[in-house]
Formats: sequence, structure tokens, C-alpha cells
Amino acid sequence: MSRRARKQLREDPEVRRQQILDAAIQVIGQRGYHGFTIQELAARCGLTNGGLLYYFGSKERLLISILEERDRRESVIVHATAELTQEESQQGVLSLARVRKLFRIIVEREVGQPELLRLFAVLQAEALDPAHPAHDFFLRREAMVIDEFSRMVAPHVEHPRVVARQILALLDGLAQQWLRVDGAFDLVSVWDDTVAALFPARTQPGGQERESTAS
Amino acid sequence: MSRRARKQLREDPEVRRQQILDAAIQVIGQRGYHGFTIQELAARCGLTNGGLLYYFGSKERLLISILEERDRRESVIVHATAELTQEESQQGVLSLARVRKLFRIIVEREVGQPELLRLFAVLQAEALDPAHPAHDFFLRREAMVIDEFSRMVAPHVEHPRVVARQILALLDGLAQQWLRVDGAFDLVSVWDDTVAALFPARTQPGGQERESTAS
DNA sequence: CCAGTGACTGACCAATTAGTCAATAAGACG
DNA sequence: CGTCTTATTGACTAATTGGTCAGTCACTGG
Repeated sequence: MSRRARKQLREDPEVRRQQILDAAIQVIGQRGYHGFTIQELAARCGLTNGGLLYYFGSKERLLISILEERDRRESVIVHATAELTQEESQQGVLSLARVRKLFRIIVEREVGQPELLRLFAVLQAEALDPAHPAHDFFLRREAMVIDEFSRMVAPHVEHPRVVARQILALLDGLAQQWLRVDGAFDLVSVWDDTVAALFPARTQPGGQERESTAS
Repeated sequence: MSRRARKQLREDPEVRRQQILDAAIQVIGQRGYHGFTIQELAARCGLTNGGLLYYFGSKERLLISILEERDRRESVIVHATAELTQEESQQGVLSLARVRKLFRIIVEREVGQPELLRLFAVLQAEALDPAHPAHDFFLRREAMVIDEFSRMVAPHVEHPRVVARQILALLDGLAQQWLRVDGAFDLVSVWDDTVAALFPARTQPGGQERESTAS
């Protein structure tokens, strides 16, 4: 048995690492980077601070690991999106319907992983401080996202970068509202309304077919 | 001389209190509630932690005082807005142009007080945690704002509460972007675009926008 | 000029913090 | 079986935390 013995009193290191990361997402998502303590996180994983520090050398490196981890998981979606952008469209131009669908996928993903959503909402604000260890990360990230959104909507709107900003703002803003009331309204349906308003069906001027009445 | 002696080695208590609050807005706006320390804040005000704690009994009460202080300052605007809502309109219904103008005033206010904006952006996210001392404050606040926005746009849109949510999300989201890049884009102008998209001129696309472009 | 009020210090405290490290036990492997 | 690697503890540290408190100095009102 090289790995994965059937009965082990000791956790598999990979599994443990993941377990720590998952717990960290929850804890930091609640208390923030400044607010959480290593001991608290360690206890939640059933080990001591020393044990936790064995995996991630310091609090800051733990944070970075989380961000990388998230990037890894997210890249799946991003790349899928990118492929959709390239493949399912002629010369890289997405149809309006396709754009809508992509944004819907994004929101559905968010709703499906509320802990991760919360983590990023909290960290993103905390990292407004240039001295925050995640500041640069979110700076780059935002620039990337705006670039990507901008490219997506470029064929369909007048000022793509402004629209990209607005979309991102709406995504983040609505997400934070949703988190604050602990999911008390239907984020996806509000988002559908939003998309309908942002990219109105051109054929019928008065046409706003979807309905949603939240909160 | 009952108050305000011309030469005083000791600060006037009221002035000092304000000074502390101002400094606290900056410090907490940077590091967050969990991240800042009383000693740091005290030092910035030129006194010791004990001296600062003399004014506000505890870290938490200091935070609450700040929120109240902000509410006090903000209420001026809010009430002005409310009066506009009631006075300058027939039976409390605001014209579209008036609604636009009000939102513009809000954004201009934000831009004019970036420290306060930052403080609220940071705290709002930090306070997603139900255990955060400011959690309830922001819960109530958001509900109030949505109510008010909802009332404002009610005559002009189909689903006022959803639109109110969207507006608030845009305000907060754009503000955070603006803070992140340290004011590197023109928030007011982006907002103008946003308003134009949200409340399109019904008669002709590209119609009236004369009154709102000047500041 | 003097007593009293109140702003503020400096020294202190107990608790908590991130991080270190030697010792150890659990499993892998020959 | 015995040795090697490695995950983990437990005891520790040095620094920092929010908060307390007695004393003190600056003013104020009389």
C-alpha cells in the first residue's frame, strides 16, 4: 500500500490540506483576514496552530494559497467561458443571447458556492488597503475581469469598458446584498431582470418579458 | 472666557472628539474594524490608548459612535433629499429628471468624501458576519435605502424594488472599483452613463441630457 | 490665589497573537 | 523487525492586544 491505506489514524496530507483550505474559506469569509486567528482555524480542523503552520508557513502564505486555490478552481469556468467565446461564435463575436447566457452561468456559479462568494466579497473590500497582502491580487483580477467582460459585450454596446464596469459592479453589489440577507431573495432572478434591462431585446421596445419580484 | 481660550495647551474636548472620529474614519477605513488598533489611532491623535478610551469606553463603542456620527452627517443629505421628494413634486411623485438629479447628488457626495466612502465600503463587507458589531446597522441601513430608492423610482419603472436593488448595487460596486484604483477613473461620468442606461429617455434615444452634464 | 473638575498619562494587566522548536508517534519500506 | 520520513503535538516566546487605574497637570469658577 503506497498510498491510501484503508484504515489510517493519520489524515492523508493532500486531504488535510484541502480540508484546511475549505475551513479557511469559511473562517476568513466570516471574520476576514485580519479578524480570524490561526488557532481558531486549526481547532476547526482538529489540530494545533503548530500543526497548521506546518502546511502553510505563515498566515499570509495561507491567504495566498487560498487565492491561488480559488484561481485554480475558477480557471475551469473561465476557460470554459473563453472557449465558448472562441468556439461557439464566428470570429470570436458572441451573440447577445450567448453573452446573456454566460453571465447567467457566472451568477449561477456564485449562488452555488456561497462560501466562496462571501470570502471574495469580504477580502475584496478588506484588500482596498494597499498594504493588504491581497491588494495586488484583486487589482489585477479586477482589471482582467473588466477586460474580459469588455471584450464580450464590445459588439453590442457603445462603451464596452463602461458597461463592463457596470456589470461587474452589479455582480458584486447584488452578491453582497444577497449575502447580507443570507439569501433571502432570488439572486438569479434579480440578475435576469438586470440583464434584460442592460441588454434589451431590440426588436420590441417595450418588451421586458421576464418577471421577478424579490423581497 | 467661558470656552475657546485663545491659547490653550489642552485641546477642547469637543474638538478632540471630532478629531478622533475623523482619524478613526481614516484608520478603520484602511485596516477595517478588526485590523486597526486603538493604540495606533490614539498615537495618530497624539495621545495614549488610555486617553482615547477616556472618550469612547471601548473599541466597539467607538465604532458605534462613528456610525452614529456618519448617520448624523448623512441625515442632512437624506432629509434634503426627502424634502425634495416631498416638496418639489406634486403629491410626492418625482419627475424622472429629478430622480436622476438626486442620484447624481448622491454620487457627487460620495466622490467628495472618499474617506467616508472607503470606511463604509470596508465596514459593509466586514459586517456581513452576523457576529460583527455593525452587522445589524448595515442590515437596517440597506433595507431603508432600498425602501427609499424604491419609492423614488416607483412611478417610472415596472419593478421598483428590483430596480432599487440594482441602483444600490451599482452605487456600491462602482464605488468600490473607484476606491480600488484610487480614483483613477471618473466615477461621476460613469455614473451618468449608468443612469442614462437605467432610465432611458423614452421619447428619443439620445434626447435630453443637458441639465445633468454640468456640475 | 485657591480649590475643584476633568482631560490625560504611564505603568500596568491578563489575554491573545503568530510563529518556533524539540520531541514523538504513525506509517512506509527494506 | 528496525530504520527513515513526516505529520503533529505541546510547551514555549516575544510581541501586541483592549482595557484599567491611580495619579497629575491644565484649566475654570469663585
